[in-house]
Amino acid sequence: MDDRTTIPLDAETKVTERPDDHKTELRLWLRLLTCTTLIENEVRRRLRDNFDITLPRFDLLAQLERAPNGMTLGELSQRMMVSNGNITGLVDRLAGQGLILRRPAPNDRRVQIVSLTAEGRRFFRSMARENADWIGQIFSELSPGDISALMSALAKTKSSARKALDGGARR
Amino acid sequence: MDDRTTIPLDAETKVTERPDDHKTELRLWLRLLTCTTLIENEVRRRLRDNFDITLPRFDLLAQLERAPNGMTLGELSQRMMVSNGNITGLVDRLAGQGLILRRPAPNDRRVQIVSLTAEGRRFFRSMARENADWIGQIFSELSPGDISALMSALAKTKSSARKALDGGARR
DNA sequence: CCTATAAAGTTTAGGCTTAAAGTAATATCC
DNA sequence: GGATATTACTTTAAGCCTAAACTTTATAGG
Repeated sequence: MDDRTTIPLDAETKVTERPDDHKTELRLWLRLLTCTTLIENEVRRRLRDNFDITLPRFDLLAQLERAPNGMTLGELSQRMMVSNGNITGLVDRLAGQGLILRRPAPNDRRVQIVSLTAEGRRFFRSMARENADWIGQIFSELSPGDISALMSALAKTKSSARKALDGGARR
Repeated sequence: MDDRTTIPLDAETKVTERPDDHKTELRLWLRLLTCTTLIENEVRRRLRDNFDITLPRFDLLAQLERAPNGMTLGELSQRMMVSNGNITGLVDRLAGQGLILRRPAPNDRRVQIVSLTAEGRRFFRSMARENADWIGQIFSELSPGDISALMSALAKTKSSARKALDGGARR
């Protein structure tokens, strides 16, 4: 399964590790990514098969469901961690489906406010219920202790990552 | 921050929770996804700014670096958890850049084998070194104990998810 | 006021990604 | 050996996503 022993080694490709090769962190990152992708692909597939909708659209509806007064495109962009231009297209398509409504803000003519239509809310709720069941299945072998351990470890990771982002990059 | 109390409730939208609403699992999934996306976006940005390359291309090169004899497109597709058609395009572009080589398999004329060129290997290694440093930074506030806890929790999650996938869906 | 700057969205060009349909080669079964 | 099925990969159409350039509107400073 591991090809390491078959790699021919010469003087240049040294086996001796660098003092800080961050090997465990790399393995952790890989595992985190694999795990997330695995689940994400499955959620995507079920949304498509059962509701004929994409994950980004579902996510956008989920954001709106928690904002009774609607949200601006900019807020959506921030919360969903995607670009402004991306939101423009998503909102276009969802509005075309009649699931959301887009209206200008009263005070600022640059701003657009989007909110769920009655149909959008109904549709989202039926999806959300099934989605919760799928997620429950996927995590079903984790004990409550496992879950809370994972929660706090991820919280720590998030804060560590944010600190590295703010400090390390020129922003 | 939580708008729950402002939503008007009638007899139909009950507040009393369903016996199995999987609320904690949902929160866990959300946190997992947020955390991964945060890191992934940062890695993407740094790869672009520093090496003018995309994450999918970097990932493909990483797969090839571990396979001294090259890999078939099908193997790449499986390992990277993306579709076949996706790999076709990625390989086209990377071959166009001169970073990988694509040759027909000797025994089976359906099969294409791709492998790193010397330039591809050199380029990948220089990127990989910096990438490891970034990942190290990002996880730098986690203790060794945190890391191993996260590793094992993710392993458990992965196995739980796989079981739910194989069983729950018709596959 | 009026100019400069910033902010909210949109557009554009290009890459990533998928599902589904298609092509060519191989394997299987009688 | 010839029909059938499977496998490996490619193509196509459509959606997702980004960075960068752009338009329109609002805000600040003089």
